[in-house]
Amino acid sequence: MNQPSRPPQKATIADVAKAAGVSKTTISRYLSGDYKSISEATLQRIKQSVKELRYRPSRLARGLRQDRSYSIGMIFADISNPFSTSVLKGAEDVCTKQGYSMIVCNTDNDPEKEKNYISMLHAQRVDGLIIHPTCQNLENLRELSEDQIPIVLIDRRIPGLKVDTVGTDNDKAMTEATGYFLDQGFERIGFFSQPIQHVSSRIERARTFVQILAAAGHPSVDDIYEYEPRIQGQFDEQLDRFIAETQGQYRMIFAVNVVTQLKLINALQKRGLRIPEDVGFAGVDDSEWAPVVGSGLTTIAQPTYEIGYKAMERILERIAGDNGPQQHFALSANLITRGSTPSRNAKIL
Amino acid sequence: MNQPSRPPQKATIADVAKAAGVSKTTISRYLSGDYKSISEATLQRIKQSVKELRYRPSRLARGLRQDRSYSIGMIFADISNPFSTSVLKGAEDVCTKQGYSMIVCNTDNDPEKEKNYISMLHAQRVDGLIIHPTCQNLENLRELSEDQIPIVLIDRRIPGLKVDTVGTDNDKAMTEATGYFLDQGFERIGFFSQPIQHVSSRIERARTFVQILAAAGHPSVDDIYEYEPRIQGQFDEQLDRFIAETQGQYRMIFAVNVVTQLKLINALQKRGLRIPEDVGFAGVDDSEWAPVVGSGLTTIAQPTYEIGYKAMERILERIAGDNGPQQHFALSANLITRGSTPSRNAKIL
DNA sequence: TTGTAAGCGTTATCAC
DNA sequence: GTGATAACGCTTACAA
Repeated sequence: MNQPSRPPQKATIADVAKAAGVSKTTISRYLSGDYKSISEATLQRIKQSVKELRYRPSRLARGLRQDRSYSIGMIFADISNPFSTSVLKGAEDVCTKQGYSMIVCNTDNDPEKEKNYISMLHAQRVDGLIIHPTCQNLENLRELSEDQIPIVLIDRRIPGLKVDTVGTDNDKAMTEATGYFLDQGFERIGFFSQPIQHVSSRIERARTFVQILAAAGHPSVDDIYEYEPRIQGQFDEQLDRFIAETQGQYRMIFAVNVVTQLKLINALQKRGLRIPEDVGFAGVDDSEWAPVVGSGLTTIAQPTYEIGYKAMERILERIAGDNGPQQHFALSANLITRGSTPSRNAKIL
Repeated sequence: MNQPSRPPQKATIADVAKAAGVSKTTISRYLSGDYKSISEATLQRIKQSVKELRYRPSRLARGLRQDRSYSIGMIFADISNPFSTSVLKGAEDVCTKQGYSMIVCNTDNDPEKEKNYISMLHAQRVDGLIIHPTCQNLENLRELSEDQIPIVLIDRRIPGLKVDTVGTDNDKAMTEATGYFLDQGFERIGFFSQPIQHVSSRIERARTFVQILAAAGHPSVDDIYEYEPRIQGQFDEQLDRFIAETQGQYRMIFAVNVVTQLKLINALQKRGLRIPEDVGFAGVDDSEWAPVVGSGLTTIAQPTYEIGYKAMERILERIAGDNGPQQHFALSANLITRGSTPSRNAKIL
């Protein structure tokens, strides 16, 4: 058999029409799946020609004509964070099934980069936008949403911005977790976090943590440690303070997210403090390595995949014309208890 | 001040032209940065109008006209793998600077999904493609490259496919690492990997490992353990075999990648085997948690960010018209020694 | 069941 | 310096 000679140029709808002996309209009907208005014979010829010419309709042209790009922009504050990857995966599974593609951006928590990406995705005419926001571009986001581009925020909400949001049910998760820590008999619990203000998920976690402790009359209501990663030494200073203050007490440290977890574990190790012998440990975000650090880390497993899945579903609903009021979807997390938060009684026995 | 009234529809180049009192051509010149053929006065009016109308040129229209989309497709075999994320970041940093955007896909190592994505990105008229391939779609990739779409493969090469590739210099990395293991005095080294055949990076790692051992007359030339994750129990069986066979010897386990690392560490822990007291450990891919597992894991840190960076640079060179012969770029890895591979002498002393 | 023709928002060519 | 006009590859009334 001889090789079918390769078409010199990318085939267009006109080429296929010509090859099949029909008009472009008919090909277009075929492409849109409108088979019932095409005769069987024609259909066969079209299929044949499409295959022979290796025809792939241009999404660009279609997008231009229909004023939609069949793509969704995704902007992450930190793509290295496994949280982001998992969300991405969930989003993709929905996206692909519906014939959309994802344009992925990473802002490194830089509002300036975020602004540029928003602008670029706007130019790209994305049909929707899923954002893990830096929370410092209210105006740009507001403009977009006024331009009728559906937006879903994940993890973090922005007050005053009328868009759908999807995240973890932090109140519920922290209520459960904090209760568990109390049950385990911890006398002091240090809550470590990057700057809390403006980041709704951190606010929720810290607030519920304090509420539960306050209700129990627990002394750690003031053990909130905020560090700004860019301020040299601040983190170490705070950790040292907590360690010194709680000397001799049955204590643990809680990390607001996975980045803080790693910072803490490294710092504890450097100080020669063992988990859980010298200090208990827990934090938000489960990971593949949480089970293998020491005797395992107790974590709050956020429903990351589900967050991505739901966010994309919501975007597509909006694109499909849903004009209902904006909603917040709070998905349930899972408390996974491991060796890093042993019961005080067990220790005593 | 009263709000500037929001344009009822997205502004087009025609709207801007009208507002500025010039032709579309002039606006287009402005957009392409051809300032020197525009008078200063006109330029000012254009800038003004663009701002007022919040005009964003449609990349779709531009793409259609120029037959390029200014986007690069990225297909990952496993986006959850930190390797992918880091590559993504490197690629993005280049991409963004040049005004391109990335369409990100994840195949979960499924050749069928890969095929669909290739087809979709083709339809999207991506200007180039960076692929971490499943290595089972030779034909589709060949078609693409024949269609003159630049492709760069990362990590894995596919024999017979004439495209650029970027990856780790596995020979050099494994030469160094294996030599180090020998220096540390390990009597047996188990090399654990998913199926090696067809995956060039695994082939290179295993081959060099064996070569170095053979040259040293070391008994572990046969300690290559291949497991197929989908075969229930195979992995555990192989691990048990190695453990039993090497009882009493100074031994270690080497993981071909980060997935295998986690599998092994979990399995060792479950068996109550300590690292490094009962068995030494090392593996390809450094991670944020490698320093905190036990007394730290010895790893080979692949230049992941650089791989992404280089791959994207290469794609853009190709797009810019480079027609040179296809090349392979082997970037240097870094051996990071930690507590999991102690010297035998140190132990004896 | 099929076709004609207009138009989506740009850029490229050519002319002034 | 500036502009008219014709594409680019598709979809969509509207006809037939």
